[in-house]
Amino acid sequence: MTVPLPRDRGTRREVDPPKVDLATATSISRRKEVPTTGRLGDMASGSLPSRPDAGDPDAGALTVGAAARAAGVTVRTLHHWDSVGLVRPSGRTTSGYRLYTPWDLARVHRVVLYRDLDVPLEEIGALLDAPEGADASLRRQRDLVRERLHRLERAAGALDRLVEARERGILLSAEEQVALFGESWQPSSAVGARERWGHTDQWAQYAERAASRTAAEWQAAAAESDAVVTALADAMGRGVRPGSDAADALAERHRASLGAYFDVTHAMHVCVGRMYAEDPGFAEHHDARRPGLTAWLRDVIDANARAHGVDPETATWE
Amino acid sequence: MTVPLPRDRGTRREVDPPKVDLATATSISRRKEVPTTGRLGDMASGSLPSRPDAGDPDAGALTVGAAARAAGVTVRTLHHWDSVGLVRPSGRTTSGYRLYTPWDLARVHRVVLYRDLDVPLEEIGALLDAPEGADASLRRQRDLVRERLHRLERAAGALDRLVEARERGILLSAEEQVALFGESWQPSSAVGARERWGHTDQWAQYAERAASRTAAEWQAAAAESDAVVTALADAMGRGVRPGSDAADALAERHRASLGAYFDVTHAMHVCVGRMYAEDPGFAEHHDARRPGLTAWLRDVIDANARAHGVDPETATWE
DNA sequence: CGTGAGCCCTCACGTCGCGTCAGGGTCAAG
DNA sequence: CTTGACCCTGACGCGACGTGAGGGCTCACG
Repeated sequence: MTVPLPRDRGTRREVDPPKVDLATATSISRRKEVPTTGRLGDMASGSLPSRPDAGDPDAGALTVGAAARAAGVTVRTLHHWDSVGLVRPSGRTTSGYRLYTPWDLARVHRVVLYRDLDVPLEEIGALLDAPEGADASLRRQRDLVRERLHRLERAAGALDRLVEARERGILLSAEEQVALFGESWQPSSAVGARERWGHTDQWAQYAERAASRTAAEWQAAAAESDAVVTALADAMGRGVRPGSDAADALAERHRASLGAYFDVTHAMHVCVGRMYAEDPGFAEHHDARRPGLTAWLRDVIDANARAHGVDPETATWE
Repeated sequence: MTVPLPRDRGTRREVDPPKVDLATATSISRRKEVPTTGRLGDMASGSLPSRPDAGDPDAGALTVGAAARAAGVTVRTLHHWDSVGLVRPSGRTTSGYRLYTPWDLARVHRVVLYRDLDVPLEEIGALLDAPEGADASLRRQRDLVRERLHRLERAAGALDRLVEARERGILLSAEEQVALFGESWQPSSAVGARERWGHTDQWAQYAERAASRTAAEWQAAAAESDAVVTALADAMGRGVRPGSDAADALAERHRASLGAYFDVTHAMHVCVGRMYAEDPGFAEHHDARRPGLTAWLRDVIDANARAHGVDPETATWE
């Protein structure tokens, strides 16, 4: 016989409600789909031992299956929540069946609510059992969800554009792009930029553009990048001064060439200039064309930014 | 020495890209927070064996740590993705260090995108590698994203409301409510309703209201529910006919009392009436007050709905 | 009254996407 | 030549269940 004692199921099989604190994160998890289709006699009233309905506290209680369907979760989930002490049905039949009262079910629903917001079970327990102090946790969760929402919105936008790009039929695989393209080129700057400032938006743009450009377009963009550097080196050699019209024009051309990878504001341009100047790798790349080019370029960019109303001293990426 | 062969690391340690299809779900998962703070010499150019920069195909490649920071994931994650074949760095140093090229990194970014949308890794692989049919899967993914966005939005809304409710400070735990309140009451109707029609929105409303009502309010609501049934039984006893003004008034009062748990339209009200009539549990509950009350109430509700322009024969929950 | 369908129970092991050591190599700087 | 910040490969752990296996309870039907 397997009938567990109706009293004293207190022998814990798994964890107790311990303390928790912080965490951070993202995402939307996949759970088993719960069929919502009705079942037969759910004992919603009168089938198990007790009288059909009355002052009996267990009247109207549901078995796991019924409760699970009612709450849109699986039976296994309720078992799990019972075993970890998150939602313990307040009754059992003589034969050991779990009985969920409306109150239990209300709790189940609250748990589902928070679980869908991806609060860890442990924290949900704390949340439901300790009315005070829950606010902070809730607010944290809300902020998390908000941030998450924004990221998703951008992702959705990116996807839309990707789909569109595909629908227009222009697309080569990354491999094809690579093949046509060699690899000592721009993305490493982008990588450096990301490393230093971590700009998700720009990276998303970059990834999109990388995915939706044809090889020819890539080559054109790369050629332009190269041409710009050549032109810059030339200008520097001709003694063009930062702040002059010629220099500003070149700065704008440089900015536009970066625009092939992501949209670059003047402030961002300034940051890029600084990064070039500070990173030995980039510096070497430019200075190979003409010693001192890196520093000169930085000054050209700064002056151009100023001409566009951006103070290079206070410029930030965002 | 641990140097793995640069060629033929093809000996799979884990899964291959198999076929997959659909799924459903919810939620927002928590992942380890990835510190975004800069590190020292990231070999963004020139540090490992190779020349600083040149026609070398591995120039500008990143080590795991650098790539991880660039993509906002952990090193372990990249290891994992490598081991399951999702993102394999296209190079290794002679000492076995993984080298991520910009192209690898672009792939990592795309993977992150999908992972954030909670696509299982397996599916992501299929998605990114699919030579054709990619359009279809892309579109599917986009739809998926849209759906999840909506869920998230609703989740965020629910959270806002919960936070607000808690901030207003009126709150008792479910247990306190039970203590003040007994358990043979309304939620079981709500349970029945959910069982039969599965109305998530209404349940969310119910959960929220349950979470944001004080004990006094609960008692008032319950008392009103009870009073309504009494009044109904009375009216039936006095021979009030469905469709009469008195009956309609009572129907509206009944509808309003349900409104304490969630908003009930006339169409929904009709459905509730039918459910009462069809479910032995509910029927018994009402008929205990006065035999035949259930059927009479159903008729009263139907008539009232008709009076409000809703055809009870075609009424559906939504 | 037996039988079978459809519930329910408790182990107990499997899965996914990593986190977290442990034990050991590598590399540039001091 | 050490130090410290990296890197490597196992290998085990975890959360939140999924998925049986092996068996008990109840009801409806024959």
